[in-house]
Amino acid sequence: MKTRQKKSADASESKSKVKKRAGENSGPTLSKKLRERKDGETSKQGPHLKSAGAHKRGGYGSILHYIYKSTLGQSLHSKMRQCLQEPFVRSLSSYHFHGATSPFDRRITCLEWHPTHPTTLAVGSKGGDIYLQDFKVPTKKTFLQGMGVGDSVTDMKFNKLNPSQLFTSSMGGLHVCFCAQSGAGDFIGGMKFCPTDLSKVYVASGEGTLTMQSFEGRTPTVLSRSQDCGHDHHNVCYWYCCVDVSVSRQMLVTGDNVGQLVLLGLDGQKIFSDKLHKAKVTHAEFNPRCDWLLATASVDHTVKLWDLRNIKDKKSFLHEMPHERAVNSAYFNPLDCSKLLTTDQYDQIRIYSSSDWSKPQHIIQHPHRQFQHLTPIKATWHPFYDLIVVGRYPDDRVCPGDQRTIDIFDSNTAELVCQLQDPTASGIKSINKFNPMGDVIGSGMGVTVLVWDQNESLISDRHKAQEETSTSVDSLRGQRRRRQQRSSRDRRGPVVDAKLKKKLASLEESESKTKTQTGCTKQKQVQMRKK
DNA sequence: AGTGTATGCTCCC
DNA sequence: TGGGAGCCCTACAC
Repeated sequence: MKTRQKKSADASESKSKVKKRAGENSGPTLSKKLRERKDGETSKQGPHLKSAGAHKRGGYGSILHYIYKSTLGQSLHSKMRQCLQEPFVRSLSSYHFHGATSPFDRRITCLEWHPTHPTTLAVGSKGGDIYLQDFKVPTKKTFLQGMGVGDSVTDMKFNKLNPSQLFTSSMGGLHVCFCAQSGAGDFIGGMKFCPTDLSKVYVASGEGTLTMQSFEGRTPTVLSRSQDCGHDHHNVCYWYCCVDVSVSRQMLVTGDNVGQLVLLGLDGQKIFSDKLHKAKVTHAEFNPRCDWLLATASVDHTVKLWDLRNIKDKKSFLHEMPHERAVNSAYFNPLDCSKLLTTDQYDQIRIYSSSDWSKPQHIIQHPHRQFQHLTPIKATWHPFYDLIVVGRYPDDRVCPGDQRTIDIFDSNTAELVCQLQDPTASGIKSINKFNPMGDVIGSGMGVTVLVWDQNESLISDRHKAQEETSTSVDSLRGQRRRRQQRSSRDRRGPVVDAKLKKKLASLEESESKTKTQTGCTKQKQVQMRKK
């Protein structure tokens, strides 16, 4: 089979090959079923989709036409946007791996871009830690230590009073207290920036709390805490797995590991709580445009839509979307909030549209199966184009010969339009999100945060990258030492990919070498650079 | 290079 | 509806 060939192509896979593979995937592997569905939809969707197709030929030319029409007072934003999507997709082929940080000793479980600062992102880890960084300014970083503390050790809160201090000096110092309490999971299940105060985040934690934490050193506020179970080896049997905020509703949603959904006021006051799912609630999200509409995803193989004005019990859902497997996420598209993107735990990415919630508009076959020791893979939207990003976990049963790429699909056609890959970042990228500007992708790969964009940063910013990496490795060492003391089973070290380290080291040695690095990156850099 | 370890999910009783 | 055996098969430290 062609498998072999593809595997050997790995590092130096040429751009044409990438493109070809994109074609392959959207073609034969996606099966006739899909294409038939696509055709059906086109007619259903009418002019909207057709125009997207028509502009493929028009390309840039038609943009001027729409700008002109727009100046005449016609509202044509969506068409203009579609025109711009095509050049954007083309520009994606020149995206490459920009830099990496490994701030944690446990794998990354969630990633959130800062809503207004396009180069700042926050990541949460399996160990309960949160790290805020500006990838352009490596010195701008804040580390929030995972609580891992029970009620009795309230003193530990001082840790958070000065996060920057904590990051540099407290790593080796505060170890003792953590051991006893740190249960198996104080992991960050979900995280959301507080829309009214971007220095804060709402955090759902595996230790059973929903908190509001501050990057400016204020004491975290516990908004909700699950019951202490009093068992020997852990503190809680129930913990929150996700969060979302609605400013207009003045409400938070969270769901727990057994299917309970909780609605809270912003002050933590409980508004509603009931077991709405039969198993873990993996995701809960308010529709930003229609604030009474709530989507929940669950390990019970369903995604459900709820009307918050009329939510009573598990039977009061508006719509149920059964899936073949457990579901990791259900995201409304940020642009008009009329679509829902779901990712299951095996090989389906679905796109539902508000015009008919009863069946998906598209089912994209895509390997991303569940594995116990991997952060669940979730497909996410581009902030304003009809595109989605998702990490691939190759599976020969689904699609033989795959690489561990980051895939970008057109959500209207279900076509794979681009794949990102770099030999120095060889792991599975479970989490991938575009920043709010839509021009950078942040990824979580094991313990490492990766950033992908068009800048030649491993070259021009290599010192920064180097500094960033070594800084985090150092801090991680301190952290690791501390953790080793606190628990022998909770040891894990933060390390960037060995190849990446080597690469950074060699960059340090010789400046002149810069343009000849790694196949994939280089080949992508050859591509034109817009902007 | 080889081993150990890490709070997922499913299925069956 | 709860508990536990069995299985999914990565990424890290030592």
